[in-house]
Amino acid sequence: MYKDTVYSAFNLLMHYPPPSGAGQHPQPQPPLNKASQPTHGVPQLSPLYEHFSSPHPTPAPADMNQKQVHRPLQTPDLSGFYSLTSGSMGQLPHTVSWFTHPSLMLGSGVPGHPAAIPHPAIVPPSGKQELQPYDRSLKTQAESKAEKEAKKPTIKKPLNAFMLYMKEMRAKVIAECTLKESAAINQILGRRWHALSREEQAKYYELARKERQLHMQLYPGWSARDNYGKKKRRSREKHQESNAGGKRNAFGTYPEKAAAPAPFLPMTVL
DNA sequence: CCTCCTTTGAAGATG
DNA sequence: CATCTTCAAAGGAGG
Repeated sequence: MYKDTVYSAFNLLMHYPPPSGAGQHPQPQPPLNKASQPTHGVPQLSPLYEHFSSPHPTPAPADMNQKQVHRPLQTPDLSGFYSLTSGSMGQLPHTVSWFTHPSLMLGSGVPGHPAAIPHPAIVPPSGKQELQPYDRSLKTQAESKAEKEAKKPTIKKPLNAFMLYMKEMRAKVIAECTLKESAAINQILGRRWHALSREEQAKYYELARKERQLHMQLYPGWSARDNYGKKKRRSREKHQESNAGGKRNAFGTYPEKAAAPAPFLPMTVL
């Protein structure tokens, strides 16, 4: 019943003329202080993504219009870390939304801070945050070497505006649809991001700007170069036209085949 | 276990 | 200087 409704709505969308780029969406260029436009400003959309480009962009979430609410960004998995009093960050600009950004939470990266709670942004090179480097009692030479590296935990990049937005909205989107795959969720989030008004996006750009500032204060010597190339590098010809590889996309479909079954998505999600 | 997928934006690398 | 690449998050999927 409900499913049928949604599916017919989906079919309706399928036959809608594509919005052809921005359409009547708010301008894709939000940036307040953006120095330069991203070179990949017009991402290639997967067919499904295209189909979901509804002419009725998702209305901005209600709670974002009430700006006086200013609820902290929701990071469910990290909520425990955020129960700090602002006093513990006294020397830092407390206007900064440090609670949104793992690397802004106290931990081993904060010089002289007594708290020992390791925060998610500072992870041992293994990538496992739960790992306690000092569990073992005996140290071989190789181990001391590894320990050395463990003592030099990876400091992650500060989150940009969109990442902050994703962190806040992901749970909401997951709750509204049956999907859990991040790749699919991220497509929706990207769609929603573009549907946001300038003011709504500005909130996140400002947040990101402050977090970068705070990140600089916390880790003065840090550079994005530190993590550059640390992850597995992806194949060279990715972002451009890559689809030639015949790889599945987030919906488990194959982009160039285009006849993939539609995922079940409530329209409210998009 | 590791990498990909997918998104945007920031920043490093490259030509 | 313009362009390209990588990495931030996230979790299912596939090798």
